[in-house]
Amino acid sequence: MDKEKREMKKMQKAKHVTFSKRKKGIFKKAEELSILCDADIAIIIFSAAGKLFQYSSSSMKEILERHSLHSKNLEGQSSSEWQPVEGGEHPILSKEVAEIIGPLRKMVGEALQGSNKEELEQLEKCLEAGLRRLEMKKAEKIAAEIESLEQKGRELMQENNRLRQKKMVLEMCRAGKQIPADLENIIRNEGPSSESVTNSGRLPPDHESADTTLKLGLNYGGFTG
Amino acid sequence: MDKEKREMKKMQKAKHVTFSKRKKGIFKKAEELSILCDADIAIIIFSAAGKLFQYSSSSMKEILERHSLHSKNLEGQSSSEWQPVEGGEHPILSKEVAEIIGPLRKMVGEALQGSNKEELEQLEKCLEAGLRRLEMKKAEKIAAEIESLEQKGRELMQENNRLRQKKMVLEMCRAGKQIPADLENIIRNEGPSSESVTNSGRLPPDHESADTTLKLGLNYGGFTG
DNA sequence: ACCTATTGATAACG
DNA sequence: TCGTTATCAATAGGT
Repeated sequence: MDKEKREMKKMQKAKHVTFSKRKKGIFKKAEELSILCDADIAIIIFSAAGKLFQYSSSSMKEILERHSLHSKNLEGQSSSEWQPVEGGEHPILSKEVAEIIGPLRKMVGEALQGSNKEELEQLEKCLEAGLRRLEMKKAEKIAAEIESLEQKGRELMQENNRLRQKKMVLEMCRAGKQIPADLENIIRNEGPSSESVTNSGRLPPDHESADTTLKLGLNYGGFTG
Repeated sequence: MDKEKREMKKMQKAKHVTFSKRKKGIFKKAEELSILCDADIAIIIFSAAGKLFQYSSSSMKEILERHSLHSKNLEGQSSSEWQPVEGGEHPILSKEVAEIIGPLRKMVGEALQGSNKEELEQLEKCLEAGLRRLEMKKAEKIAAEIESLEQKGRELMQENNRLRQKKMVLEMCRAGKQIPADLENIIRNEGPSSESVTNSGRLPPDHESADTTLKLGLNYGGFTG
């Protein structure tokens, strides 16, 4: 019946109006609170269609940075560990694809009721946004993995170079030569090269490791877009 | 006057109470909106004292990630203004995402003519397949890159272990001890340490390197499917 | 977009 | 922080 279709449209329009009104209301309340109580507020709203609305009493960017500062305290960093970032993520496809396909089914179902141009275009936009989110998530994970691998590579290279130096010195020793006093520290120094070891001109600066580090610093931009 | 002091305290308390109540009110409104209109909402509030309060209808982290995606292309938000941010209409799509979105538009266009159930379901299936293909392609690339990095890591580690062993032997030499004949080859041997070195009780077994080498044999199957 | 009835938010106080 | 209440703003529904 046309009657039913009209009813559906009415309902959807009402829903949209409600969203709009209430969103406006919340933003207003936020503005009031920020002025009345001298607070800093940021609000991010994604509508059901995936559209972004936002309010911020000052700079959104600043507030988000401040927020990440506060929330970063709970994160632990296990550097120098060779473990992959996520222990076991077997179905790399399923989880995130499901996040898109699930809502997709729902939306297709809804679109079947009153399939008009607006709804289909909405669907399209939503999918686009979903894909982008998926891309983003993946890119982040992979960037983390690769960063971890690169870091480890750098550390290994440094270690390697230290060992090479020690080896050289020790081989000199074995050959019966005198070890210059200012090279002794190279042998004794076991810790990671956190602080700059003063190579007073006699040993060449670690060009090799620098070069290798550069080689390891590959450009992975191709994966992010 | 005591009168004034008491007034001040009263005012401050009232202000604090107001902040608390209104914050609660906004969070409530946000929850209502998220449920009523199926929206995704995040609110971040810093009180005048700098304390952080936050609400999110789902995962704060996810919402912020999603937001950063949208706002990546839009800069210069005027503060104290709320305006709909046009969700990424024409930002850079990765090549592969474009490969999906393009046909999607076409299909949506077609579906607009005779929008029936079958066509929409077809659309859905096509998208699902497209997503999986995209995942596959990406996974392949990434697996190759990571394999390359891993290989590099393994090589570095092997080199590292050889250097460690040499270092140990050379340090013994430097300490004036006799070098057992069966360890001489370690110093001369420049190739990979293929065979197990018998540490006849005198040298501690290189547990560290062995362990690290094992850690290098990571399982990245997650990226290949 | 505007109007109105009604509900819900909140300021003031304890 | 919580409970109560008078007041007034937010909003649903209709035009």
